Amino acid sequence: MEEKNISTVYDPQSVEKKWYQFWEEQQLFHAEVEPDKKPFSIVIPPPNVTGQLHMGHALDNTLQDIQIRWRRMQGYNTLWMPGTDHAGIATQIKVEEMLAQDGLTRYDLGREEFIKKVWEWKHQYGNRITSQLKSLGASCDWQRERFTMDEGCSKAVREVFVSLYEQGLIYQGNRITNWCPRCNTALSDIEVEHEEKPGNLFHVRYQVEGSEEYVTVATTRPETILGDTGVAVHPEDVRYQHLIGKSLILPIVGRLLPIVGDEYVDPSFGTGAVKVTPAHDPNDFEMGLRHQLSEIMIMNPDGTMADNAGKYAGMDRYECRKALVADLKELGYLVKIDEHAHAVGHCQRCNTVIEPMVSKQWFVRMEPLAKPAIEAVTSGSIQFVPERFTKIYSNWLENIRDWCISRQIWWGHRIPAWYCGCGETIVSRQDITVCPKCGGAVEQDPDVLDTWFSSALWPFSTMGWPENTPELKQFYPTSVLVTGYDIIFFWVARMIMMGLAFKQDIPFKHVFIHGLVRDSQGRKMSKSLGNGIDPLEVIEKYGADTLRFMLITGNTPGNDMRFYWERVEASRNFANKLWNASRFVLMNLAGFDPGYQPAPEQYTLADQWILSRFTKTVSEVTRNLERFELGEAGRALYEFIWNEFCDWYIEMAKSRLYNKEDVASRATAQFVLWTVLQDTLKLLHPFMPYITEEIWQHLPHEGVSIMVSVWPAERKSLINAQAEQNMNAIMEAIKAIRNLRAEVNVPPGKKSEVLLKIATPELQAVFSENSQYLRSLAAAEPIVILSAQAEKPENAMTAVTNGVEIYLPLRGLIDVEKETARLNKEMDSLNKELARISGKLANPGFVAKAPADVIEKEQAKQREYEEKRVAITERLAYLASL
RNA sequence: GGGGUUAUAGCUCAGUUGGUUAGAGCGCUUCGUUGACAUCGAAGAGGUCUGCAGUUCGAGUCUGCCUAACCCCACCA
Repeated sequence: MEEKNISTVYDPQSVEKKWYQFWEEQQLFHAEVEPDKKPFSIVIPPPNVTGQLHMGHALDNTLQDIQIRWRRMQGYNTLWMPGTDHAGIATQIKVEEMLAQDGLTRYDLGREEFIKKVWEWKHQYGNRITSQLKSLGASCDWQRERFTMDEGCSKAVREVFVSLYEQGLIYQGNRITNWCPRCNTALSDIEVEHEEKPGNLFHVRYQVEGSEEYVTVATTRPETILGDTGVAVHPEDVRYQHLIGKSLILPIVGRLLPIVGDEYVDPSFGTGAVKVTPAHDPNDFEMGLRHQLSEIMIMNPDGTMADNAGKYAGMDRYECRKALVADLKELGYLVKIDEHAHAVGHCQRCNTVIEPMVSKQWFVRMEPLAKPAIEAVTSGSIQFVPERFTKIYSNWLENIRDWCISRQIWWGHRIPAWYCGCGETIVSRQDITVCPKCGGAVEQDPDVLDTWFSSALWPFSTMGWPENTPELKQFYPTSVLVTGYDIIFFWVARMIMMGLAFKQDIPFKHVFIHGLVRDSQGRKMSKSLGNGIDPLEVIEKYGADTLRFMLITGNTPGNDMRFYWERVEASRNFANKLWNASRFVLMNLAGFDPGYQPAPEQYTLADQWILSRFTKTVSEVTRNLERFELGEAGRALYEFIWNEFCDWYIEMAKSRLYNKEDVASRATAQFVLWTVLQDTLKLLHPFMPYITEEIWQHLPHEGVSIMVSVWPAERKSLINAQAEQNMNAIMEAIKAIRNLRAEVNVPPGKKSEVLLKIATPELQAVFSENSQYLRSLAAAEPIVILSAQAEKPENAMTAVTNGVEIYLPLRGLIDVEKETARLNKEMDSLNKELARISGKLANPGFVAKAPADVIEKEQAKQREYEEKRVAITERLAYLASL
């Protein structure tokens, strides 16, 4: 910072790039394994390679960077492992969209060519998100950057898959799964989003074979009638009991459907009779198994009707629904159509309505993995912050179902299973070409793994597992995982399961959960609403520091927050305030010797006060960082910097700085300004890395960067309760004088006489020694200090603070009416307070049970207020006598 | 059907081992270009902390219930 011609407005544009580059060049982000040092490590939640930085990333990574920078300054060997996720379906969709512009599909290219295209795409655009993270200020160890499909991660994936298979925890089976007709792939249960939508309940009657009797069933998806292979009723339902064992004739199709009794059926819902379509409904699938009903697939993977659908074959599923209902109606089978709201599953990626379908897929048996994962959290080895997420997590794991991990897409980790014509299936760590059993040619399973399979291994795959690397030794388990509550199931739970299964240890000690950043109306930011705010736009206009500070203040762990430009501006103003305070210090550091150490007696009251306040701020910031209350830590810094350092200390230091005669006093003021500013910058650095570096670099100091300076220690010896109390008395008096002056419209520049009637000699001394502050900050001139016994001045405005009566004499007559009203108002609130306190002190229970210091505090307050009341009462009497 | 979160000043939010005259930012009112800052300074107005009950000497803070909003989970056709 140049001392001259420096802008009064902080310009982030001109400094941010410079310092990020500097940090990278100095390799300050890089962590080497140093077994003797205490580790602190975080693995980044890998953003999708296709991704663009959004507010959620900005928040998530700010929270991580704050902890990383703080721990680094505390001397930990600090690793922030960065990387990106290959994001199977999302990326594939992106590249397919690109192909579609040329009128091509992935099938036109073929698998190999397509994958090549995706890699090309990755190389071209995959760095976008990481460069955006850099502009946020993220101090990741970029030399270690990983990708879920790089060689090492792929090796880990292969090892885990084969190992789980060998343990019998991965199996292949024909099961009913969620199928997305648009993505043309199976999905896991949690990739399906349920949305309650108004729909219809169609009642259709089926004739009993060889009888005129009918049974009416209800369905929300009439097209599945074509796949019915049975009808179920409750075994004890007297309405239908006699029919169990008989058959119904399926309308239009004519197929005979056995009537079975099954406890699953709720007799009180609908008609009490349920059509069973084992191939297209998960419950029906189970019932089908119990009663050996056949599975008839009537739909194709793309959502059109299959050949089994007879005359409806080839129709789209909804077209078929319409046509079939029309036919049923015409033929007299349709009984009625009710309105019926029900939850419809949608594909998380493309929002297409999911079809439950039977297909051959790979699954992970979850129960054996889930048990230890629950234990790790309930035992406290892993702690969620906030704690309430523990319950959400455990509930999910307790009811977990097997995880469908195969996807019928091309971009991802290909399943390491090979099939031979001889019927052999080989799951192998190495790629194979021939069958070990018959020597015949084998073909690899065409499917790839769910993206979250590789993400689950991220904490150890990025550190070189399955090798036993020094990185794993030092940095695993990681210290904390920072993420949003929306991916606890997708990612957090699975990492814990895999960590315990393959590293025999938890992947992280804390899970720090944050909420969503919403728009100013509380809506989710989304592309379709167009209400998203681009963090890069904020960074461009206001700087990364401002964005970071805005994101972490005014929001508490685990809760959502709203984005307001007004709040961005408030943060910007704070940065600017700091900038100008620093400019002031630098402008007044001329001639200062950083080696200067003031003798203790040279410290003024203001010096002692600010050093004491600063020390408490160190404790507060550190304590809150430890508790993951980053917002509270930020707030403490904001208040210290603005309300104490700027509003008071700098103002009080001015007279000493401008007086070049008193060399020692000036040097002491410089020393205190310098040391407090420098250490405050350190405390603020994790939150606002750029501006603090920029300012720090202009201050005299040792070391290359504030980034690797030492976190301020809590120097308890600097805490000075007496100085704080005395300083408070001075500040109270200043505020009271300003108030009186404002009350009677004394022009700001005009000096006015002030008389202070002070109760004790000690306090009298404090005020006479520090009267210059009243002069400079309250324009009090002259100041007359009166003893407790002195006569009260006449014709003056009155205020009473703790132990001090303040009189502002007026040249003309005071406005008796106005002044009386003002003092009466003051008296009212005083009386109310006193009533409350004396009520409390008169309460035997309070005196008997409250802790001594609380009682003392109340008593002191009572004395203080009583004194005030006496002074004001006297004043009111005087006013009345006029 | 289960589970959770939130309810504090006009707006957005802090307030974490129960004891302050309940705070901040923005907005509002009145002043203010004195050598850091108008992205600023000074003074001020504004709250029965959703409601009810309980525990306690003492509740914004703990417990229960009510109301309202939001969210997650769940295979009722």
